Amino acid sequence: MGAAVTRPGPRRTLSEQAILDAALALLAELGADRVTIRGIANRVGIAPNAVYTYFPDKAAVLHGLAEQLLGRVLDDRQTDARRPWRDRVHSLAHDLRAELLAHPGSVRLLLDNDGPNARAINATLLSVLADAGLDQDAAARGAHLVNVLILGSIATANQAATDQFEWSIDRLLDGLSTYAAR
Amino acid sequence: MGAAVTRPGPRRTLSEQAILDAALALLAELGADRVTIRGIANRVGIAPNAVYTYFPDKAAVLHGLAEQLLGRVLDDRQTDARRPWRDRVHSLAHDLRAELLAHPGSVRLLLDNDGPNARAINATLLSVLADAGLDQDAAARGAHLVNVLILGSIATANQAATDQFEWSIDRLLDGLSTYAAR
DNA sequence: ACCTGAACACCGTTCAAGT
DNA sequence: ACCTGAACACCGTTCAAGT
Repeated sequence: MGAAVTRPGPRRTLSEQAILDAALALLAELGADRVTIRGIANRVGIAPNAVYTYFPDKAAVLHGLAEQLLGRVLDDRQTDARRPWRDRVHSLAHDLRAELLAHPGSVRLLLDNDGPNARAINATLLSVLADAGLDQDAAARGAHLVNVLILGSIATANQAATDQFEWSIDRLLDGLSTYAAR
Repeated sequence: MGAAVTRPGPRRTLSEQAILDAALALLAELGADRVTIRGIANRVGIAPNAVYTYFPDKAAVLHGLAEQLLGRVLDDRQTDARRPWRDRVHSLAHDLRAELLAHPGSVRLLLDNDGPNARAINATLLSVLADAGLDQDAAARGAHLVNVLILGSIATANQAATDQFEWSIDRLLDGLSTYAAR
């Protein structure tokens, strides 16, 4: 009975995306601190160090994972310029919040992320705030502020307090409106 | 030459505070993810598992560490009711920000903290916002919102952008003022 | 109660080798 | 290029034992 040892060598069944899918599944099922290189490798059926064939290190995997999450957020409801600007911010905030709440601990994955999807969301916010009457500089500061509020609210929320969240967004938008009308 | 082995037994030279002092030193020198049980133990000169004589687990050490940080923030400039309420919020925000920037990665230590010092800061914010004309419910939501903004701003700041920070605080306070005057 | 050494069950990452 | 096994340098935590 020759041992059925899995021998080294290419399998061609895996891809960068397969790694990220496994990482996303671990994130949804177990939370951010259980997204490990070894856990991902185990889930896709390779040795832990084989992950380094696809990504240079764990930080790169987490960066890709953050981009996966952000890619699910943007849609017509935020980009349609005919809708009222406050509605568009509320829609973006709601969708981002829903995505983050579905993935425990995912907030910190987004904090240092600056990939294409992060930029797309920021660009959308910039155009919304321009519609609100803010100049370029104020729109940039305002977009950052909205991001901070969304990420911070979820990170510090003891319970899933939707009311508090909506109220906070409205106070912030009032502050930006006041600035636009200065 | 009898081996100078350190034998087990009480030393009576250590305390809970000595552990926290070591943790704070590691935090300031190396950042939050280098605050380890083994690193603390090494710094105070005991075996890693001896730390568990003083704290039940690492989470308890980090909780104590967060309280240490918060204990340095509050002073007269925030609690003096004769000062304008906006100045008092700016002062609190500035001090908290300075404390967090001096300790890399410390923001996440505060996110799930709810000790005496955290409550004291929240109580101060509540009374400031009451002075601003907010009712009890709005003051509670507003205090949470200010906390979120401070912690979030520091967590997401790419550079040490003091201007952006001050601007954000002012937009937020404008929003709260608008609500108070409704 | 306070401490030690040894161990357990994990990490991320590197290295040498096989296909 | 893609993969394996073994190893290295870490973690937090538990257990049995010594004072």
